[in-house]
Amino acid sequence: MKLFLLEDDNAIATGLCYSLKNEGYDVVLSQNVKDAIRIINDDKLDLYILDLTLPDGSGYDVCRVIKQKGDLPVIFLTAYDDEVNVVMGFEFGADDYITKPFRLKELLVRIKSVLRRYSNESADGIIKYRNLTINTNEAKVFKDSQEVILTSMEYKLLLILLNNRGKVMSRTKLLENIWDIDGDFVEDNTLTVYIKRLRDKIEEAPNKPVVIKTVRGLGYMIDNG
Amino acid sequence: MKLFLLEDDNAIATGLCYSLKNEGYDVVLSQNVKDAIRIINDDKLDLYILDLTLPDGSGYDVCRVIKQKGDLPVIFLTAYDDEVNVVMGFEFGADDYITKPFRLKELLVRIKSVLRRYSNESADGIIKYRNLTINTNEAKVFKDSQEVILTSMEYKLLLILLNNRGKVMSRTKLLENIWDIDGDFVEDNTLTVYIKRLRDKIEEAPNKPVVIKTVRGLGYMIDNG
DNA sequence: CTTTTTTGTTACAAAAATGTAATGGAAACA
DNA sequence: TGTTTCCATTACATTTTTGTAACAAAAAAG
Repeated sequence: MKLFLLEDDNAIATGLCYSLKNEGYDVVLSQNVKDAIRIINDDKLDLYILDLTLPDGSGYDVCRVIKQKGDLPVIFLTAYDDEVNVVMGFEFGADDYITKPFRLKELLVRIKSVLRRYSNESADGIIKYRNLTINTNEAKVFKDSQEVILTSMEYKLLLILLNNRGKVMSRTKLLENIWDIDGDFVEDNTLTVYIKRLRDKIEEAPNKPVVIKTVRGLGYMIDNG
Repeated sequence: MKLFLLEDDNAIATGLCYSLKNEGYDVVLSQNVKDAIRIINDDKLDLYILDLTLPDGSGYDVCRVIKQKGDLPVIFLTAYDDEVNVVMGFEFGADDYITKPFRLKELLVRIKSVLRRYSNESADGIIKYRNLTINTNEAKVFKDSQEVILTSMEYKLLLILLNNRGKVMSRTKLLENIWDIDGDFVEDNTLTVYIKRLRDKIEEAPNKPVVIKTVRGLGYMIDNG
C-alpha cells in the first residue's frame, strides 16, 4: 500500500515517514502544496494523509484535487480541537480526521480502517459489490438479497477476484490460487468454463457481463465500479 | 453485544449510553467502583469501558477484577495525554485506551476493533483455532499448515461453529443456518453425518474429537480452548 | 439392569460438481 | 479480408457431494 503524506513540519514528517514505512507501507512525502499537486497527478496512491496548514496553501485545496481524480481515501491532520476545520474537512470529502497531537497507534488504526472501508470489505467480513453481497463469515453469496448457491470452486474464484478488485488477475494466477494443490495443475480451459458458470449465477446478463470482465490477453478482473 | 461502562461524569455517561445503545449495543452503566465490581461479578458482559478516576477508587482496580474473571476485553478512558496512565493501562491488561476528550466515532471504531480481536477473527479474515487456520478471504482451511479440502457444506458448518465459539449450537440452529433455503429443511440426521465427515477431515482422532464437541441433548460446539 | 433416547457409523442411490474435449465466435493482426 | 489467437459455449464422462436409511454404540432414564 502506497501512502501520500503532506506535512510541512520536519520533525513530524520524518517521524511519520519512518513509522509508516516500518509498518510496511510505501510513503511518498511532500512538504508543500505545489509539490503535492504534482505528485497527486503523476502517481497512483492508495491513501492521502493531509496536514491542513502549509506554507503555500491549505490541505483543503489538495483534497479537492484528489477528489477530482476519483473517489480516493483522505485523512486530515487537524490542529487540536479545531472543530471548524473538522466540519470543513468532511465537507471537502475527508474520510477521517485526526487531531494533533496524536499517537501513532491511533493514526495506524485510522489508516487501516479507511483502507478497509475503501477495499469495500467492512470490518465484519461483508463484501459488497454492485448487487452482490458476500458474507465471508457464513460463506454465503447474495444477488439482490436473494441467496445464490455457489460450489466451493466458484466461491473461491469469486473471492479471489473480489479481493483483488481493480487488478487484472491472470489466468495463471487464478489457476495457481484455486487449483494448485501441490503443484498439480489443471487445464487452462477449465478456468474459462468456471468463469462462465460463475457468470451464469451472478451476472444479470451472463453474455454481457458487468461484474467479471474479460481483459483480453491478460485475464479477468472485477473493477472498482 | 453487551457493554459495560464505568464513568462517573454524568454528562459523559448519559451521552455515551445513548449513543452506544443507538449503535445497537446493550449498555450497563456504573458510576462508581463498588457497583462496578458487583455488576462484573454478577453479569456476563462482552466488553468493559473503564474511566480511570472515580470517586471511590481507580479503574485499574476494576480492571484487575475483570482480568481475574477471564480474558475479557477492556478499553480505558484516560485523561488527555496522561502517558503514565497509558503505560499503566497496558500493564494492567487493557486492550486499548482512548484519551478524553474523544470523539464518538473514534470510540466506536475502537470498540468494533477490540470486539473483533476477541472474536478471534483478525482484521484480515484469518481465523485460528488450535491447529486449524481458516482463511476466509480465500475460503481455504489448513490443518497444521496442510490444506484440507472441504465441501461447501462442510465449510459453512465449520464457519458457523467457529464464529459462535463457546456457545452450544443447537441442531435446529445449525440446520436453519446451513440448509434453510426457503424454509426447505433436511433430515435431522443429515447434520450428524456432516459433523462426522467434518470431524474426519479436521480432527486428529475423529472418534475422540477435541475441536467439535458434542453437547448431549443440546447440540455441538467449539469451545474457547 | 433394561429401556429409551440420543448420537455415531457405515453404506448407498440420486444429484451435483468437476474437468476435458470439441466447436463456435469475437477481437486483434497482418 | 483472411488468418490467427484468444475466449465463450455446449456437451459429456467421471468423480464427488449430498441426503437418507439402516444399524451400532453410548448415554440417560426408569
